[in-house]
Amino acid sequence: MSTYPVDIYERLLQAFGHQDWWPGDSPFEVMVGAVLTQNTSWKNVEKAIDNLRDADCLRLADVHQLKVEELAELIRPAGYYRLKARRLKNLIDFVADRYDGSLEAMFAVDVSQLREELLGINGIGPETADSILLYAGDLLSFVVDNYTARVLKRHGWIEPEADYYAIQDFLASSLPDDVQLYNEFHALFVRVGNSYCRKTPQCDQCPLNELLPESGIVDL
DNA sequence: GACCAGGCACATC
DNA sequence: GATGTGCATGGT
Repeated sequence: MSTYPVDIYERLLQAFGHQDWWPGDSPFEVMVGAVLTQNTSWKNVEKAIDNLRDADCLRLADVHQLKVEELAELIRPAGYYRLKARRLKNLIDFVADRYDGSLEAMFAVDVSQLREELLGINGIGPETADSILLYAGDLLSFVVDNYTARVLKRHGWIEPEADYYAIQDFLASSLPDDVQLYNEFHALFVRVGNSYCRKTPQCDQCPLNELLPESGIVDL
């Protein structure tokens, strides 16, 4: 296979330009968004974050004060709102207890250690942990989401059975250790996923066409 | 009205 | 270890 991740990256960047991710004004807001967007469109997450902003609850200490039921009502537009209220609480309690509420202190910890700690929180899985590390903490951790998997599998660049870590390894092992590149690349996967590589693919206009092997598109 | 969206935990076999 | 299911709102 002659197509390497860096080729995909360059093609997407050329086609779509810089995505300027993550949409969020502070590391805390980014972290909240990472939980709220689990299996949920960003539009709905924005409504929930707007509610939090209107309620002056976009700082860790403020949300820490809220009862889980109050938090749930504020984030209701994001869906799974009772579940996500608990998950957010779990995350915030962790930062409060272990790092005295300081995200700065938390993100100063070794990446792989912090990643394990985050994964120990109920409600924080691989993608949410990596999103927090990369987009809130500026730490080197590649975010793999459904779009990433779909794009790579559909083009036959990875095997259909590849799990989260297989995909992460495939990308990270051939890319430079560059936080900004990781940031941009994941955003570009989401961009091409939203525009072309949907569940029912619309390949005719897709900028990744030119990178296709002769075999073409794999049915998923 | 069906289908989908920037997952994760838990039950069951 | 693999597979199935609950969680929920809002846009197309």
